[in-house]
Amino acid sequence: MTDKIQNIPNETCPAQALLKLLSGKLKPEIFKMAVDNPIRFSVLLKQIEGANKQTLSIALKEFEEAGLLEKVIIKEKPLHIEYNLTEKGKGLIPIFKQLENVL
Amino acid sequence: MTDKIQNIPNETCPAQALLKLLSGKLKPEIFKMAVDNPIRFSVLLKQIEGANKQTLSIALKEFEEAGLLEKVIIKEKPLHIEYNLTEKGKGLIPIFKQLENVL
DNA sequence: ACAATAAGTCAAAAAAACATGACTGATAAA
DNA sequence: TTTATCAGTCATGTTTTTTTGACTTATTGT
Repeated sequence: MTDKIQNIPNETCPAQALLKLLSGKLKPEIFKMAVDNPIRFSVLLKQIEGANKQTLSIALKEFEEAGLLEKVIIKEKPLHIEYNLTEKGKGLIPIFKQLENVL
Repeated sequence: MTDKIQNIPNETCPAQALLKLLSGKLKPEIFKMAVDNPIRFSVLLKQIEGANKQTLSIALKEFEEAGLLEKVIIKEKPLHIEYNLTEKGKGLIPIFKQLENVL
């Protein structure tokens, strides 16, 4: 089964689905940070100016549902949760890279 | 927990600027239609489901300000206004094309 | 034991985005 | 002349998103 980002009936094209997914106050910044490192809730909350836990929580959940991030429970010493880019998420990196050149 | 705390240069990177520009209820659809043909206010209003003149008007203005669309007054026969993709706007097409493959 | 941190949830309030309907001014058609 | 279309603006509502702050459960640090 080809995994699509979302199956919204009226949503014809994938580009639109992606735009919708990445629109929201914190979403682009979250994605950008996830490209560099695995991210953590508390770190995002501190580092992204204007972030608040509710919005953050929803954004992470939506990225997870879309299959761009995966939640990982790290069971070692300081037991915590990380969100990592999935392969699908990584697939978007070259597109954003290319975008920098065009604009 | 050795968290690399990097400074967030919360100046918008171009990708973020584009995402912001294209987020809004009608924007992706408007852009998509503009890729195919010059677009007109009244046509968009009829063709895009859920469009209303206020939102449409603001969207077109923002695209214009961003340099993706240009407003052209057609002085011939049935005197009207068109919005055309600029060169900058056209530069985005291959990126969206590429996106369809990745998702 | 006590306080602090992590990763949240929930309800309510505030802010931002969007929709509605009345109106404008210019052109064109009946 | 009256009517209609085009491309909007404006003031006002409604809806959606975002923010706030109190609360939770589990783990860690002192």
